[in-house]
Amino acid sequence: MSPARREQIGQRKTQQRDAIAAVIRQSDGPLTIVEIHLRARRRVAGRQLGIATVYRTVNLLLQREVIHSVILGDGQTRYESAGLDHHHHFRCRVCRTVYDLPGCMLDPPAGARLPAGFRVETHELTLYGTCPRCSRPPRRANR
Amino acid sequence: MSPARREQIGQRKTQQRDAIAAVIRQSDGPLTIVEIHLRARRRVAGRQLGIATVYRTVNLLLQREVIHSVILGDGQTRYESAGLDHHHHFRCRVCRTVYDLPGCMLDPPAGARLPAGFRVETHELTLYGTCPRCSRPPRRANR
DNA sequence: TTCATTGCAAAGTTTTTGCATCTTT
DNA sequence: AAAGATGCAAAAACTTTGCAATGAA
Repeated sequence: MSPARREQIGQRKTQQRDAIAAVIRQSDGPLTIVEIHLRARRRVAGRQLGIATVYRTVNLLLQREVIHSVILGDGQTRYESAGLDHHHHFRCRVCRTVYDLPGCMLDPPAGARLPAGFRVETHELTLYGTCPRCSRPPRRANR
Repeated sequence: MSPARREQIGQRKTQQRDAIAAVIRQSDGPLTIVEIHLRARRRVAGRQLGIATVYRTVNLLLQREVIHSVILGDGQTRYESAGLDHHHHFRCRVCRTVYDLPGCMLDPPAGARLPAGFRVETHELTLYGTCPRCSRPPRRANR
């Protein structure tokens, strides 16, 4: 009888995992899988980094709540450190840049004014519009 | 010379399209493609409804802004009528059901308390937690 | 009768998984 | 040496697209 497969994941420290975790930790905005892959790839010396490992590691970090996923409604899941202060995001409709917005703008602190029985654990708020750079119409043609 | 393919979509009224549009219009929460397919299927009499038609029709309705997509990051895009009053969503962590939450809980009515220069046009808020049904622990084993 | 619409199947994407190999411990 | 981790390729899940057949107008 073959012993059941009882792999314990997340037990070992590897270059790939370190690179992926560091990339997310050091980013100044949430990153997509592809972005994480591209950046982490440059950090592993003398070996490769497959996209499958990125997916596996990101899912591991999610489970451990080292990172959170960020949904911006464009169909691309992004990931950011879980250790950041509570904040929300702003995505510019024009240049697509995502900005972190410090603080929380939820009035009833995520719970009140809800139909009875709903227990809120987390929330995600994203604002969409035009960022300072894209709002300001150029006054002159060349400048 | 063969004439260019110049198909004009959305020109004809069919049972399939009517069924799909009605299902979304009458729902009390955003629906996934599969949910739309299941429900619309029951409404077409004497013919079939392929999943491809659901995708095509949903994309047509999206283009015309008859419906909007709702992305909650669980890998399932959902769709809802564009005509609804402003509202937000709650997704139950346990049963995955998505509920509509009427009204808005944003304190600074979506604009104030932002760094200067950011012009907010829309926003999206999603609450995650446990719904009434899943919060209430069963008092007895059989009931 | 014309040509948009449909279903099916094939092709594209994105994410997950099986497995042999490699590497950490 | 043992068992977790990786890369690759295959599989799974989700969408889109080509095409012949169907059906709305």
